Amino acid sequence: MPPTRIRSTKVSALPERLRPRKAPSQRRAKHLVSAVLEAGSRVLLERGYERLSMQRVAQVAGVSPGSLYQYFPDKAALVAAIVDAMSQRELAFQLEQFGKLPAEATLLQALELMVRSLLTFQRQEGPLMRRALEAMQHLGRFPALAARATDAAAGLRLLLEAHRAEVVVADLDLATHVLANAIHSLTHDGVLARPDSLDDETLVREALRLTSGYLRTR
Amino acid sequence: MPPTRIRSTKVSALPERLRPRKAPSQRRAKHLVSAVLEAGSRVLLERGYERLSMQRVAQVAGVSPGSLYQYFPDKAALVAAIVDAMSQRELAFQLEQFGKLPAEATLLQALELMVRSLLTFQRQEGPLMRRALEAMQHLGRFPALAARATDAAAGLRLLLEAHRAEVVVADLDLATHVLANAIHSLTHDGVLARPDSLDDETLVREALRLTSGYLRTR
Amino acid sequence: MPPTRIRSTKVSALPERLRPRKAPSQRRAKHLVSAVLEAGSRVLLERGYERLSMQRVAQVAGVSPGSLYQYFPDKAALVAAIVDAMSQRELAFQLEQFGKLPAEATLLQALELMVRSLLTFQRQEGPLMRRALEAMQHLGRFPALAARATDAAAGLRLLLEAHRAEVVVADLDLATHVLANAIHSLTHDGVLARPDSLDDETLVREALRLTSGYLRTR
Amino acid sequence: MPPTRIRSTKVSALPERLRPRKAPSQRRAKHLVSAVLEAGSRVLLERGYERLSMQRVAQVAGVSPGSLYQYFPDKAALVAAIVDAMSQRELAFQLEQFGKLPAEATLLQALELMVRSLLTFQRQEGPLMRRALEAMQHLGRFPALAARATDAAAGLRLLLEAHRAEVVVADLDLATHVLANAIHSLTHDGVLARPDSLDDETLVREALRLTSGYLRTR
DNA sequence: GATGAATGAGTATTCATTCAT
DNA sequence: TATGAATGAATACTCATTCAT
Repeated sequence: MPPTRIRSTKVSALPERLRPRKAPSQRRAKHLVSAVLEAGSRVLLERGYERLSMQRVAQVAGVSPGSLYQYFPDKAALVAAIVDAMSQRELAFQLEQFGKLPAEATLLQALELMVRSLLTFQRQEGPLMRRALEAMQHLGRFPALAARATDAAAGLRLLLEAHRAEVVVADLDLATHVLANAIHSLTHDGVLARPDSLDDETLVREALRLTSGYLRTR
Repeated sequence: MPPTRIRSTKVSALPERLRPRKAPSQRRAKHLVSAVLEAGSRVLLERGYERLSMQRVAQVAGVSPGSLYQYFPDKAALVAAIVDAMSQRELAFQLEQFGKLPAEATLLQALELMVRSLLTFQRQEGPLMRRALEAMQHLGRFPALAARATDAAAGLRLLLEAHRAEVVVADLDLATHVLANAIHSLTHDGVLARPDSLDDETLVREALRLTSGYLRTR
Repeated sequence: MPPTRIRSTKVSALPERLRPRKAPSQRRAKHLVSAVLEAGSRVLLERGYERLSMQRVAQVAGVSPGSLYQYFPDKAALVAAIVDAMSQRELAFQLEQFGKLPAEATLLQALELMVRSLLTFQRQEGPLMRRALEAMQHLGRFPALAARATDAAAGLRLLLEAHRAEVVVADLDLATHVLANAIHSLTHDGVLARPDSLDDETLVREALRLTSGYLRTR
Repeated sequence: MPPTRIRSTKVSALPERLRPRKAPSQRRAKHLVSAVLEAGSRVLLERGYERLSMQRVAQVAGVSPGSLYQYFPDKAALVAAIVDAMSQRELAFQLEQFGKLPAEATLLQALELMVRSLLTFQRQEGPLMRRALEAMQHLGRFPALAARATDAAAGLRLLLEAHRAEVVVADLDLATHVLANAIHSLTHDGVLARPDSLDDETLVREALRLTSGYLRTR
C-alpha cells in the first residue's frame, strides 16, 4: 500500500468533517497520521468496518487510542480518510497510466489501457476497495467520498469526449454511467466472482468487446 | 435472472444448517417463524448484518429473544433464512414473469423481460438485497446461499443457449459471466448509483444496447 | 450405574421437599423417573451442578422438559434425588460387602474390607460422587442428604463399638469422625490427588497403618 | 484478607496467562486491581465460580465491567488471581508461623504448630478456600495453581525429612501424601463437617494422635 | 399425564469514546 | 501533545420454569 503523495490531484476538496481536526503541522504528527492510516487500512482490510476497532488500529499503529481522536473526530472519520486515501491512490494510478498513452492513441487503445489499469489496481487493492465500498453506508456523512467515485468515472467521460466521432451514443453522461458500471463489475467482481478459468487477457478482450459493442450499436 | 430448469420452486434444497431447528409444526409456531423472518428482514434492511441484534429482531417481531433460538441456532442461521427467502422470492418472481413470455419470443425480447423484471424486483427489494450481499461474508457456512446466485445466472445461460444462432460469442459460460455482471451492475447500482435523471425506460434501452452489442460484436 | 433396588436400606426417610411431587404410581411413571435419574446422573457427571440444564437432562432421558417438573419441583430437587440415589448405592454396596465378612473377623480385617470397598466404589462412581459433593452447596434445603453422609459413617461407628476392646480412644463419636474423614480423604483424593505411583495395595496398607496407629496410640 | 507482602516466598512463578494483562503501573490502577481482587474474593466466597458474574464483581468493586478486562483477560484469569493470592497468603502464613518455632523443636511440636496454623487459616479463609478448590476445575489453564497445592505439602515433607529418625515409614513421599490428606481433611472438613461439640484443642490432640500413630506404627 | 413452545432475566465480553495525568 | 485507564452501553446466547394444547 504505497503512501499517497499526489495531493496535487485533489479533484474535490475534503469537506469539513472529513478533514483532520488539526492540520498535522509538525513532523511527528504527520508521521502519526500516516501510521494511523496505514494501520487503519490493514485493519479495515482484515476486519471490515464494523469489526474495525479503534483500539486495534491504535495498537497496530503503535499509538494510544486517545491519539486517534486528536486527528479524527470519530471512527467514521478515520475510515473515511482511509477510503479517501485509497480513492486518491486509484485516481493517481490511472492518471499515471494515461500519461504513458501516445497522443494519437485510438479510443480502443485508451479503453484497453483503462481496463488493464483497473485490473492491476484491483489486484493490488481489490479487497480493500471492497471493504471500502461496504463501509460507504456508514460514511454517508462524507459526500466527498461519493464524489470521488464520480471523479473516477470522469476520466472515462473525458475519453469518450475526446473520441466523440467513434461514439454512436448520443448522451455521453449516460454512456459513461453504463460503461463505468459494466467495466467495474467485470474488473472488480460485481455479483459473480471471476472464475479461476478466466485469465486477464480474456477478461480484457471481453471487456473491450462489451465496451466497443455498446459504443457502436445503435 | 430466470429459472434454472424449472424445479417448480425448490431450486436447490436447503442444507442441514440452514434449516430451522424444528419444523414449526403448530399454528402458533408457524406464525412465530414468519413474524421473525419478517421482523428480521426489516432489521437487516435498516441496520445490516453486524448491527442486526437478536434482541431487536425479537422486539420487532413481538416475541422473546429466547424464542428466536427455538427456530434458528444462531444469528447467522436467522439471517441465512432471511436471505434465502429473498432469493426464493426473486427466483419465483422471475419465473412468474417468464411464464408470460410467448413461445416464439426473440432473444432480445427475452432479455428485455429479464432486465425489466430485475428492475422491478430491485425497486421492491433492492436495499434488502444489497444488505443480503454484504451479509454473505458471514454466511459462508451456508453454501446453498452462494449456489442460489449461480442458479440465478443459470437462467441467462439457458436463454443464450436457446438462441445460440443469434450469439456470436463462442464461449457461453464466459458470455454469461460477462452479461450477468454487466446487467446486474446496471440494475442494482454497481459502483455508480443511478442518477435521478436516468429513468427506467432509458435504462432498459441502454442495457439492451450493451447486451446485444456484446453478443453481436466479433 | 446400577439401578437402586435396595429400598430396604432406607436409613433415613426422605424429607418433604426431596420426595417426588407425585408417587409414581403407574408403570410408565416409574420408568420415566428412573430414566430421568439415570440421565441426570450422566449429565451431572459430565457437567456438574451449575451447567446441568434441565433441557439437557430431558433430552438425554428422552422426555420433555415439562415432564421433569411433574416429579421434581425444581432443578435442586432433581439433583438431590440423584445424589440421594448415589448415597443409597454406596451404603448398599458397603452393606453387601460387610455381609461377606466372617463373624469372627478382627477389627483390622473389617477396616480393610471397608477401605477396599470404598476404593472399589470410588473407582466406579468417584467422579460422580465428587460432583455430588460439590452440588451439596445448592442442596442445603435437603438436610436428609447431609444425614446420609453421617449414615455412612455410622457403619464405621458400629465397627468400633463391636471391637471396643481393641480401641484405646475414649470417645467413639470422635474417633469415628477422625477416621471417616481420614480414610475418605485417602480413598477419594482429598486435597492431594493420588499419584500414579500409588497402587491400591499400598494405599490399603497405609490407610490401615493410619487407622490402627490412631486407634492404638494413647 | 491481609495483603500479600511476602514476594520472597515466590515458590513457583506465575505463568503467562495468569499474570494481569498490564502491570498496573499507576497509583490508581494498583488500587483498582486490589479493589477488584478484594471484591472478587467476596463474590467468589458467596456465589462460587459459576455464579460469580463479572458484573457483580465490578459492582462490588465499584468499577465498571470493562475495567475488569484491563487487568484480567477473562473470568477464569480473574478467579485464578484470586485463588493464587489466597494460596500465597496461606503459604506466607505458614512460613510466618514456622519462623516462631525454636530450633530444637521436636517433630511433634512442629506438627502441632502446623495443625494449629491450618486451623487458624481455615477459620479465616476456610470457606473461600473451599470455593477455590471447586474453582480449580475451571482453572486447568493455570498449572501454577495446582503447583501451589504441592508446594503446600512440601513443607510437611521437609519436616519429615528433618526428623527422619523419628519416622518409621520408609517412603517419605508416601507419608507426606497420606498425612497431608488426613490432616487437611480434619482441619478443613473433608466429607464430614466438624460437629459443634468438637473444639480446637480436641481436634489438635486427635490430629496429632493420628499423625504420630501413623509415623510410629510399623 | 405429557408435551414442547415460549418466556425473559442473566452472562461474558467488546468497544467507541472521554479525560486525568 | 500524547497517553492509556476507565467507562458503560451493547450483544449473542442460555436456561429454569410455565402453561396452552
